[in-house]
This record gives sequence, structure tokens and C-alpha cells, in this order.
Amino acid sequence: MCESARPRAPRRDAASHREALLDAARVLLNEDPETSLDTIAAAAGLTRRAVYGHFPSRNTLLTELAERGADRVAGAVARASSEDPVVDIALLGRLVWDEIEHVRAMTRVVVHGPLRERIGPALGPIHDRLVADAARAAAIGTGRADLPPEVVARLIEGAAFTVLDESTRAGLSRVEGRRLVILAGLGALGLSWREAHTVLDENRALLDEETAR
Amino acid sequence: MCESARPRAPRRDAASHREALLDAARVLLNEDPETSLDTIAAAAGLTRRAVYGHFPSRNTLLTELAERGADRVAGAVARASSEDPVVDIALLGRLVWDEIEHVRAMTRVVVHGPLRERIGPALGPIHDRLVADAARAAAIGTGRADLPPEVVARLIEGAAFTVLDESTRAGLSRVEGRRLVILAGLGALGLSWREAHTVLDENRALLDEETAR
DNA sequence: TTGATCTTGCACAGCGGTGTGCAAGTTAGT
DNA sequence: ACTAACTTGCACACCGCTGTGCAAGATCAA
Repeated sequence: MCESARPRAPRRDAASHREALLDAARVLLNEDPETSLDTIAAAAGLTRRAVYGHFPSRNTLLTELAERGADRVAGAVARASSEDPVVDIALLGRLVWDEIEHVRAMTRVVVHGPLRERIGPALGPIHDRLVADAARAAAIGTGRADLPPEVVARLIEGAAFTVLDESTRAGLSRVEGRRLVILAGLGALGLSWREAHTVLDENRALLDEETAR
Repeated sequence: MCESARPRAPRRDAASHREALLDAARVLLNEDPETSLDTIAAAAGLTRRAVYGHFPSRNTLLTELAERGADRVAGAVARASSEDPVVDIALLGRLVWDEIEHVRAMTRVVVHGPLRERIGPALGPIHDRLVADAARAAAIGTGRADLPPEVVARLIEGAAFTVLDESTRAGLSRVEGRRLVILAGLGALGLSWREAHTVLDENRALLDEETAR
């Protein structure tokens, strides 16, 4: 009744080693997107040879890592939203920030290679929501109306990544980074810095430690 | 009188081939910062083997390319300035935009490798000027005062690179890109999108075809 | 025309990476 | 304690890249 053909369940540490590999890959790929399997395996406390016991190829590992990151971010983003497009954009910035490491590792991997098709769909919704928010904000008169919403969305995404880079360079804390990514995003949307702070003041939950529901 | 010890001047095409190599490298490195010598030589109409007749190593080629780009940008930037810090930032965006290909190739190369020390000094002045402008703009009340000038400068630089990427992705024309890079930079400085357009309207020269003096 | 200069095509060594095979060891389920 | 599952360390083949040597050819200056 239990296993069909396998006489024995897989060893318990197999799963944990697998996780260790994915963890190590995520951390190391944040620094160098072309880190070798040797380095990753060593960081996970294993040998390069042992990796092939869990993943048939290097690319398989990277793909799974990227897919997990995409799922994680997509999940967090789907769980929260706001009626006000400006607040929603701030919220998106905050949520993505909370997943920086995953986002960074993911994008670093996705850039090189034909993974765009597999990851795109998971990340597409975020972009779509940004475009919609930008359009609505422009219609209301709070967001910029001088550029197509598509371009505004790209500017906001770019601002977020700039903060991501700046955070590793300057060693920003999570709290500082969270504030900065929101301010930068709203600036790209066309708000003045005073207006951006007004949004923050009226929506204190954006900076709360716990993720808003 | 003429040559000191050399019985013959170098062949005329040697210099042109050398330029062709640097040109090809600049173009190709804009797409892939790790393009092989083989690819670069082929694009220049030469063989990989011939490259070593001009440059002792791959790294030498990249270094010279980066140094040239840095000099070019630094020269353009040193030739123009404005009293108004906000206008000056817009001007910097415009000047850098005019040298995109060089800037991109340069940064792509500089990221990997210990060239930062050799290139930094040439590019440092731009960053310094951005920091100073950000500080002055904040003091006047036109620029954002909620972040240290150093961070504001990074945001502006990041916005510029975002536009650079967006331009290749969306195939922006030079004119469109020039306008976009200025708007994005002023947004990062904390201006609202309406204020940014006011700056543009009052300084039409920023969008002129010829470089301002 | 002459001859140095530059290019080419080949071959070779070296480096670092991936992916595999296999025998021996270790670990954790039953 | 037994045994399958997992790890290790070695070996190897393969790939793409850099850098070098050398002989033969093309090209341009004098």
C-alpha cells in the first residue's frame, strides 16, 4: 500500500541538501550570475559531483531557482492591493523589496538564457498592474501624463532595480531600502518628493514591518 | 631628420584596422559584455590571430576602449555647464545620452575586472557634479531634501541607465531618448513631472540638436 | 621593384567550466 | 543490523576561450 515500486523512501537529508543547494545558489548568484557549480556546491557543504545527484544539469538548478523566485514574488503581490493607484504602486515597491534576494537572483539568471518564456508569465502580472496603475494615476491627475503608461512602468521598474543595486553597494538596511524603493518609484511616476512623502504619511502601513494583507 | 631608427613607417592600414577593432568591440560589447575575441575580430573584418598584432591581450583592448569612452564623456561634460543646478542635471543627462554607446560599452566592461581604478577618475567628475547639483538644488528648495545628495546622485544615474536600457529595448530615437533621459533624471531629483516640463520649456536649448556650449 | 609590415591559417598548450562513470565510503530509514 | 540512498574522490571526455609559434601570403611605403 505504501510505495508502488520503490522499496525505500528517499533519505531525509536529500531534501535538505537540495534546499541548501538552492539557497547557496540564490546567495551566490546575487553577486556573480555566472558562479560555477563548484562554488555553489562548496557553499552548500557538498561537492560538485553531488549536485548531479539532485539536478541533472546546471541549467535545471537555475531554472528551478528562478521559478521559485517568480512564484514567491507573484504570490506576495497577488495577496495585497490598493484601490488608489499611487498607493498601489508604493505597495508593489514595498512587496518586491521584501523579496529582493529572490528577485535579484532570478533576474540575474533570467537575463542570460532562454528562460524568459518560463519566467515571464509569473512576473508579467506585476508589470501589467504597474501599467494599469500608471494609466489610472495619469487619468486621476496624480501621475504623469506626459509618457505612455508602458514607459512609465519601465521607469518605475528601473527605479526599483537601481535601489536594489544601491542597497547592496551602500549596505542599506531593510527599513531604509523599503522607504527608498517607494520614494524612487513614486518619483518615476511623476510625483514631487513632497507629494511622495504625503502618500507615505497618509499610508503608514506601507512602512510597517508586517506585510499588509 | 625623419625616423630615428625605423627604416620604414608602419603601414597605413594598421591604424585603420586598429580603429575597426575598437569600433567593433564597442558595438558588440553593448549587446554582450563577454563577447569573444573571435567575434570581435570577425566583425572588424579580421581574424582573431590578427588582433594580437595590435593588442597584446584581450584585456588591453578592453582597457583602451574603456579609457577612450571615459575621456570622450568627460570631455563633453567638461565643455558645458549651467549655474542652475536643476538645469545642470538636465544638461548632464543630455550630454551622457549623446554618448550612450560609449558609456554603455564602457560600463559593461568596467563591471567585470579591476578596471575601476583606471576608469573611476575619468568618470568621477560627473558623479561629483551630480552630488554637488543635488545638494544645491536641495538647498534652493527645488530638489529633494529627504535623501543625502550622494543617494540622490545614484538615483539619477540609475534613472539614466534605465532609459539607456529602455531605449535599446523599445528602439527609441535619439530625440525621444534625449527627452526621456532628462525627464527621468529630474524625476529622480524630486521634481514633479509638471515641474520637469517647466524646466524643459524654459531651457529649449536642452533639446537642441547641437550640443550646447 | 623591393622589402618591411601586416594578415592568415594552422597547430599547440593551457585554463576553467560542464557532464559522466565507477568504486568506496557514509548516513539514515526499516 | 541491514540495505538502499546518498556522498565522495578520482578518473575522463568535451567544449570554448585565450595566448603563442611559425611559415606563407597579401599589402603598402619607399
